Amino acid sequence: MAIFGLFDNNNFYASCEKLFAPRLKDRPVVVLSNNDGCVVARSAEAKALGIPMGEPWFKLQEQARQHGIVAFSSNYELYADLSDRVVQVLRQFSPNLEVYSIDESFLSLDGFGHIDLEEYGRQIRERVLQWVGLPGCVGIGPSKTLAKLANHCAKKSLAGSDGVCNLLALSAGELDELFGRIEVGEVWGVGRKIDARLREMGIASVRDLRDADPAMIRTRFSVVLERTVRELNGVSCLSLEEVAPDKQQIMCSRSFGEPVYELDDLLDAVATYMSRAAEKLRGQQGEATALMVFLQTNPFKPDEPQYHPSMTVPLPDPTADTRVLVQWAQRVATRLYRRGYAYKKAGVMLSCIQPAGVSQGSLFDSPSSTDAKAGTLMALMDGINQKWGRGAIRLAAERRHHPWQMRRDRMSPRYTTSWADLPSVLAK
DNA sequence: CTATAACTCTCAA
DNA sequence: CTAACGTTGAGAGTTATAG
Repeated sequence: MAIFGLFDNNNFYASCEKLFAPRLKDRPVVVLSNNDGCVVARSAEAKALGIPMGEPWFKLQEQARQHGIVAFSSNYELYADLSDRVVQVLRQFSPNLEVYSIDESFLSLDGFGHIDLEEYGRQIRERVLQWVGLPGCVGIGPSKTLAKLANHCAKKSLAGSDGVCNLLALSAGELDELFGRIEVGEVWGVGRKIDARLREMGIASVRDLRDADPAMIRTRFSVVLERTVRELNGVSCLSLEEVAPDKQQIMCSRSFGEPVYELDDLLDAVATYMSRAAEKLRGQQGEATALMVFLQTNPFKPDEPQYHPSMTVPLPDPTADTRVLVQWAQRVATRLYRRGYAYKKAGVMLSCIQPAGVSQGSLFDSPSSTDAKAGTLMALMDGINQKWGRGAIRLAAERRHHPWQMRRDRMSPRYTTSWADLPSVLAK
């Protein structure tokens, strides 16, 4: 039988910020989305105050003042670096590990059945806490879905668990009782919509869903939810994916710090986003054969004229050349642009991605060294940017100071990845 | 008509 | 001081279109 462990950090972003601001230890802390828009992470104290996930920060001003809530802009460099450290520690506990997200990893515990898994889970928590400084919980079960659920129990201290929950140790009766108390919406894969539909059918608890007829679930819902039902019954349908497959599409989009009216500024933003997307594309040795550009006005201002155009274009040849991709993206953006709208967001997407170098050469081009030179140039740019920081070398189409740049007024220093940020720390 | 492409919906972190 | 509401990706299912 398969055994999965799921390690999940508690309030990950908020915990990262607290780690470097000990004076905030018992204070409510939230971390905001890009552009300092919405709350995307809350410390335990912030949750206790009833701060909802996803709430726009500007709506919380009053409450924030009252309770002294401290808000941070998201500092992805810091979180990514701490995440890597957590994974390094986790690898000591299992050779087979899937990094599922920035704060979650599945561990294969196949063959660990003879040891005290709960004790093992406690060791994992303690070592991550001691070596990295971040709290987390461990869930253990015979399928990924059950490991997820166990992790939920661990976080909520259900079934007598305290940070670690091993469902394999529970009797059938105990599982019935436990699953009867958990809402069906807590199950991995059951979102808002499916939750509502299940409830209409009288399936309200995890236990109800576990005991539902898989064939019926498949007809009324989908093969995906059928798998979930089987997984809840301890039949592992989702395997550990140790190596992340290459992306099939690569996207880069941002909301603007302030509305943009001029084509020039839009082109500037589109160039910047496409450069990022192209870097990611080269990061997986890929080439794209199609690209999409979209623009958006602010949907939260229904009184203003709305315009959400997008266009996909096929590329004549597969490429990962920033210059080529930016040119196309700007051409498309120019086509989409209409004067008089207040644009709030733009984005680009690369698709039809294939491994570099496999493409059929064009019938009419004589084979040339142009492609090879472009590849060398791009590798050089990537190397320089890796060494000196993103944007150290870039196309002239990406200007330096952007009126549209996203707001990040509350960012903490990049304590672990940037020497340049340290003086501001020492100065305090 | 079928096969494929394009689009929509849902979910997750 | 103002005004202020995320990003990225996958997969399945449905609808539109081409041949």
